[in-house]
Amino acid sequence: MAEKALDETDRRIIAILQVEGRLAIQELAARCGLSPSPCLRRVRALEAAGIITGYAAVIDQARVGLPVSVFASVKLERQREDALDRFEASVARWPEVVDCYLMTGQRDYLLRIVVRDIEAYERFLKDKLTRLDSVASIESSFALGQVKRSSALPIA
Amino acid sequence: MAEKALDETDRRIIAILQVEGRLAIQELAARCGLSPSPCLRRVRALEAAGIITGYAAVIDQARVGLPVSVFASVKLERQREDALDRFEASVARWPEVVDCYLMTGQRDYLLRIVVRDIEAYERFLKDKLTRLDSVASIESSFALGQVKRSSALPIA
DNA sequence: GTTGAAACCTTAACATA
DNA sequence: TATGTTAAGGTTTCAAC
Repeated sequence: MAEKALDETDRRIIAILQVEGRLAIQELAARCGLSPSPCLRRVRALEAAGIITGYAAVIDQARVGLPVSVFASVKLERQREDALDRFEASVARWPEVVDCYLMTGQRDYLLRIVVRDIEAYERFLKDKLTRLDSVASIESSFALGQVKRSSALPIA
Repeated sequence: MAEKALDETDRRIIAILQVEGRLAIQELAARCGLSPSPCLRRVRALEAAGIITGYAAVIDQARVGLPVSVFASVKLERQREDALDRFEASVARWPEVVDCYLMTGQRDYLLRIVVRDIEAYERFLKDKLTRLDSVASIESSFALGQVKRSSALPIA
């Protein structure tokens, strides 16, 4: 989790690539006032440092038949000491779970689950989430729509 | 929000590009059992159809000095009819708000706000969110860490 | 879906500050 | 430590089939 010193140019590169991840290095270089070589070297360095962890096509959930996001707030039982690791391993394995955050307040996780419809969510609950015996409680909230999903962190 | 008919190859392309968004078309084509031309045409068609909405470098929040995610559950006042639009417009403008979902149960939004530290969050609350007079209540939950943030929807 | 050719991009070596 | 220039090799793109 170390934080590396980033200069203006690095931040510029990140800001641009967060929004235009497939931009050619030449064009990226031009927009940063660099020639392509140092620009490419910086991008590779950012990748190597684990700051840029990858590149992703951004997909419209609804248009691929997955309009429903469900937020599940999950509380784990206090008794089981290895429960957190096992819970996290399961979550990592389940493709429906798109985001998972460990929250303050002891054993709480917030998940975002992406599914085709409510029925698919019920199946996910029944076949997967409630099967973990470390789970003490689950509270589900349904999203009607995505108002904003930014690929850009507020770097600047 | 129309859903277009996607064949196996389209889904394959999406699945790959969600994880390797900068993959060369040649390589993508090879993995889909296509030659580059039709593969590129399909990618362009997915972009034109609004299924692929863009490409993004995936950034490690913590390593760029933004370790804190806050989930804010916001309830709007019932009286103001134009409140939703104005709220959504504000949210779109604020870079700290990275995700925003409209939730079931009348006037509820769930926001994810990304900041440097708790102080920055307090500043966001004080200077921005609580300034909107349509906001009836805000409940904040803090994330200690990201267990999973997948760039891949469960397409398959 | 295929081929092929032109245009364009990436990248490493080496020079420079 | 950082960038700039060059040139070879690879990739993208599009028209014609």
